[in-house]
Parts: sequence; structure tokens; C-alpha cells
Amino acid sequence: MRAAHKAKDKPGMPADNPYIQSLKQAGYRLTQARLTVLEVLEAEHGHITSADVLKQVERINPAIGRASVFRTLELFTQLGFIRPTYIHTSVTPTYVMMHGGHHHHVICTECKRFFEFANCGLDVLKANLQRELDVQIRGHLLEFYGVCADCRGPSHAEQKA
Amino acid sequence: MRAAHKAKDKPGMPADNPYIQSLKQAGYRLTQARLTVLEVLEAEHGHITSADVLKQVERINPAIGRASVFRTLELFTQLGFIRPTYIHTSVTPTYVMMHGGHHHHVICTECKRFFEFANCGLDVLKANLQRELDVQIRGHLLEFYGVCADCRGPSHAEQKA
DNA sequence: ATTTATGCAAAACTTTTGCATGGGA
DNA sequence: TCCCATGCAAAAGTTTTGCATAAAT
Repeated sequence: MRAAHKAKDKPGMPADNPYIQSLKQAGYRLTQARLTVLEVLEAEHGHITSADVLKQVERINPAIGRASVFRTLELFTQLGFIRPTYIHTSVTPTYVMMHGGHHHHVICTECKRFFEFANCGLDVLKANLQRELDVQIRGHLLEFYGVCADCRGPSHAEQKA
Repeated sequence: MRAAHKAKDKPGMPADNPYIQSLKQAGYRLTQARLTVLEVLEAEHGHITSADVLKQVERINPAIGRASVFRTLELFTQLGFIRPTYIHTSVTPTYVMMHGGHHHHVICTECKRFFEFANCGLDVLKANLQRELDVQIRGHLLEFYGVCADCRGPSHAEQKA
């Protein structure tokens, strides 16, 4: 199944996608590589390592080179679509999507599971910082670190499930 | 407030340093490598890339190997002393110190300058998340992204103080 | 028709390992 | 003394380049 009737249609990617809008608005071209990376990011709900993006893109369209994937990841970061962060301390960054410019999650430092949440209540703080530091704030990332219930043990015991 | 006259004392590193305390308390040995990395981190006010840590440690004590520096950085991260984060999108992470388990700053996405601030007012949110998600929260990182006054241009500046 | 963006593959780096040995506690 | 942590150097990965070519607009 390929939607090649009209050049503009791409599978599984609505034309009104906000990221695509921004991309175009910023003067960048809508290429296969960018479209595919975006598709992968959205499919993974915006928590994915560079290594996995690479793998997924390769699976979806082997014709896309790794260099383009990295270039796209960098571009998306510059545009504020995503943000690299260290979930696993390993070398590969985990990219999180910055919906509306911000992202919030709690990470279990044991199993690396994450829990996203919506309300951070940082509007007042943002306004204050903006005024005090004279910095035009565009977005933010808030990460809490802790240990989840499972990792603390079913009955506070040391054994893991 | 320096209480340093005993044989075990290392230059510029008070014995009551909280990180050293935690290190020992966790059962780890106080080695030259760890002491030097800690010294570098504190000297840089806790915003430094792995590459720079490597360089500084090498300068202070060339006998310390790179592997040990990385191992120490990883250990300190596990212990919650520091946290790797992507300030520059380059490959090397920037480590920030987690004073009291948390860290907050505003980063200018243009010049990469950062502004730390103390009050985040996240106590209530933390308590709520802890209860709702049943995760024992140990710390957090809050990053705001924006453009500073200088990068917006001298004449472009607002009439804000 | 213009340029921007790409793919390829090698180059450049950063980080990790294995192992014998030195240095903390 | 015990054995954790280190140093060394090679190995393992990940990310970046340079350039001719493809493909968006």
C-alpha cells in the first residue's frame, strides 16, 4: 500500500501534522528521511534512542542512510521538536518529544521505565524567570528521578519480579 | 571553614564534603581518581562536559587514566551526584551537579550560556507524583530553553530591566 | 531549473573492556 | 592482608564528513 497517486500524500502521516507544518514554515523541505524519522518518533510516543530510530528507519525504508537520520535528529532538536536526554547512561541519547515545547516525566533509575505527566504548574516560575533573567523562554524539560513500586520489590523485598 | 590537617586530607577538598561522605557511606573507596574528578566538578561549578573533565583531570594528575574518569563519572551519576545532560547537541554530555538531589537552570539555545536558579517550587508536584505513581522520588532536573537578551540583539532588547 | 538534502563509506571521536597490578580500608 | 579500583591500550560503538547525485519546491 503506497499512496503515490498524489505526490503529497504520505502513509500514516496527516498533512496537518504540526511538526510538518513547522518544518515547512521554517523553510525546510519535506523529505523521505525527515518524514520517516518523524513517523518513527511518533510511533514510539516520543521516547526512543538514536540507535532505535536508526533501526526502525532502516526497517521502514532501507534506502535512507544513517547520516540522514542523524542530520534529521539534529534538525528536529534545533527546531525544538525533540530533545536528547540521558535515560540510560549509555552512549546513545534518548530523544523525547517536546509536545507544545515542553516535556515532563518520572524515570525509574532502576528499570528505566518512565511515566509521563501533563501538569507541571511551571507557568508562574517561567514568567518570573523570563522577567528576572530577561530570557525569552521557549520550552522546558522536567525530569524526576526515583524508584518505582516494582523495583522497590513486591513486598519491599530485594527480589525482582 | 577548613578543618584539614590530618594525613588523609587532600588539597582543596574538605573532609566534610557531602559527596565524599556519601561515597564512603555507600561503601566505595576514596581514590585519587574519584577525588580529582570531584575536585574538577566542583571547580567548574558543576557544569562541565566529559571531554573537559578528561582534560582537567589529565592536567591535575596525568597518572589518572581516562577509563577511570569515565568509570567515576558513571559512579557519580549512579550515586546521584551528577547528571549527564545535552547542552550542546554534540556527542559529549555535559554533567551538572545535583545539589541536594536537584538542579535547575535556564539555557540559552543560541550561546549555550546557562543561568542556574534555586527555587523551583516543585515540592507539591513531587509529593503528588510520588503518591499517584507510587514512585519514590529522589531528585529532579528542570531545564528551561530560551534565548537570552544578548542573543536577541542589543537594540532588539525589550524595555525590561 | 534551482538548490537543498541525501546516500555512501570512511574518518573522527567518545566510551568501554579485559587483565595484571597498585593502593585503600 | 584483602580485594576494590586503577591504568593501559585496544576494541567497540556512535556520530560526523566530503562529495557526487537525487529530489523537493
